[in-house]
Amino acid sequence: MIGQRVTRQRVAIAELLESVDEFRSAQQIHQMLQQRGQEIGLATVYRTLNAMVEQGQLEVLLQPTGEHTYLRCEPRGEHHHHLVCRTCGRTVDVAAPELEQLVEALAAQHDFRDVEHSIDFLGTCQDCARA
Amino acid sequence: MIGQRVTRQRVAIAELLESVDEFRSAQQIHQMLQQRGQEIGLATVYRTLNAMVEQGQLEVLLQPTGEHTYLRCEPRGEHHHHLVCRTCGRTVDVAAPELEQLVEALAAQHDFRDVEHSIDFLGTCQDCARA
DNA sequence: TTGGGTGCAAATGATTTGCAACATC
DNA sequence: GATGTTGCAAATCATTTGCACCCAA
Repeated sequence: MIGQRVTRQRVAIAELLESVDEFRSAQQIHQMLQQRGQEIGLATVYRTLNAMVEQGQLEVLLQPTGEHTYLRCEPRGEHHHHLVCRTCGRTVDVAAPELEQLVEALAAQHDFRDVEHSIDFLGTCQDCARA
Repeated sequence: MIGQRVTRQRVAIAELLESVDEFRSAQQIHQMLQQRGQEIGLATVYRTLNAMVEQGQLEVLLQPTGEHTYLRCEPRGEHHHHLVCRTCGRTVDVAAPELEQLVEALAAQHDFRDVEHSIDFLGTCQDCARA
């Protein structure tokens, strides 16, 4: 659960996120909620999104502009990366054990510890390439 | 060259960046310049930094806060990644051909084209781990 | 001379926060 | 009824931009 209390706004945000498969910004999410007739303050959207990230329910992707975008974590919750389409925003999960091993090895080579990485790729998906 | 004209402020910024080995924000760079007695407007720092990035003289790293940080490109200019120390900011260049191949393969597997990636790792360097 | 460059202050945009009103448990 | 939540507006923060003035070429 998000916090302690189940409110109309948290339910609305959680439900909306269930149906979204692309990384979206807080502003976009707020806007989508309004279009669905859900009146929710922007501040509440930010607060809820942050809480969900802290509880591992959402992943964050930083856009080149510095804007934060969010996507629900896959239920399986395994460590993985994303292929994001620069045109339509479609996101594909990618699990690559070799990649993890490589990162480990590189870090060790340079005596770095507790290395984190959040690797995401930006490309053009098949559908958008055709268009 | 940065633009067309060589000004006191551009020289100061370029010289400062020569001596820096960690990713630094525009604000930090501005502050460092002031401490060196260089009076330069913040706006000019931003404008110059952006111009240098566009001309491939600097690399950009987005901090988790969404803040942009800059570091001069290695002269060799080859594609590579960074290991950044979360404590001291020290940055180590890492070239990993295997990593590039892996990325290519993953993208192809999912029919994504023109895939870009900017992979940076955050860890604790040997010196900071000891302290 | 002259157009690019600079500084400053105002404008932007995203995100956070203070606080009183409010709803859930 | 107590405490966590919300909404709104104000406050932050990083970054950009308008514009009059300035300087390198």
